[in-house]
Amino acid sequence: MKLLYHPDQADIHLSTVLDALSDPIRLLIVSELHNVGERACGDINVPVVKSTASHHIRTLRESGIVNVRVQGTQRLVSMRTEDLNIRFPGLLPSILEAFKNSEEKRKLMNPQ
Amino acid sequence: MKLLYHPDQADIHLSTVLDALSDPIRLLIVSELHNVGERACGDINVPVVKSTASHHIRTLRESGIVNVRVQGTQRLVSMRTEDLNIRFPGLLPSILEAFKNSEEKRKLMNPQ
DNA sequence: TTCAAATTTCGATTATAATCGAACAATAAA
DNA sequence: TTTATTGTTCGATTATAATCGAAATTTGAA
Repeated sequence: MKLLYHPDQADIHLSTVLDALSDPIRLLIVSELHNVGERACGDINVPVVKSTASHHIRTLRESGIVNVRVQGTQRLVSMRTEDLNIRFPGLLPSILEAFKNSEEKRKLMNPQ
Repeated sequence: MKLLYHPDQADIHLSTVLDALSDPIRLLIVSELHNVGERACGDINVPVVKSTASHHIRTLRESGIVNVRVQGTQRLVSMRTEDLNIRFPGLLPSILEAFKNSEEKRKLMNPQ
């Protein structure tokens, strides 16, 4: 059983979080997790191969944005909403709202 | 007279803004501009050489975060607060507030 | 027209990151 | 114990970015 690194709430840093959320694919993952709650890695709908998705989920986990727990062969991913709201009040809601109507989202959902 | 590119309000994109603000030096610049209003490039207090500062200011300008106007030999830089608040309500205030007590700020102001 | 001040651009270096496919690892089920 | 499922790691490629010092540019002043 592998143990997965998650930073403590106090070790979640602003620039790291902003960097993690500056990637459209990761914004899409965060948006989906926010809407549906917990999801297995493979059930998150993203337009990249699984190894790339794995990399993005790791980035989100190591920056403190998501929690990952192991259940059988699956990894269940969920937002660390509470920790983020305590650490950076208002940040996540404003980003989620902005992403809803963003060109980033449109482009990812309407592949040419 | 050189003309400086500034994106229209509608062309300011979320991921670009988050990426621009994920750099601690640029967070410091934005924080200072927010506090003091307009500033000449050279009067912005940052722990990097002028060519690097120039690069960061350009990144902020091209992402739509700051406005730069020419006055004599100086370039006066200021926040596009209004445009950002319309485009991404609540985003900038939450980032500025988070930066105030951040480790990023502490490290930049307390050089070892 | 020459000089000084403010800032940008250029070239080089170093580092980091997104992406993919293939191989690997862990677990559950047959 | 073999097999299928789920996800990670590895290696390679390609791209982007932060940084600096030196040279160039722009403008105002002497």
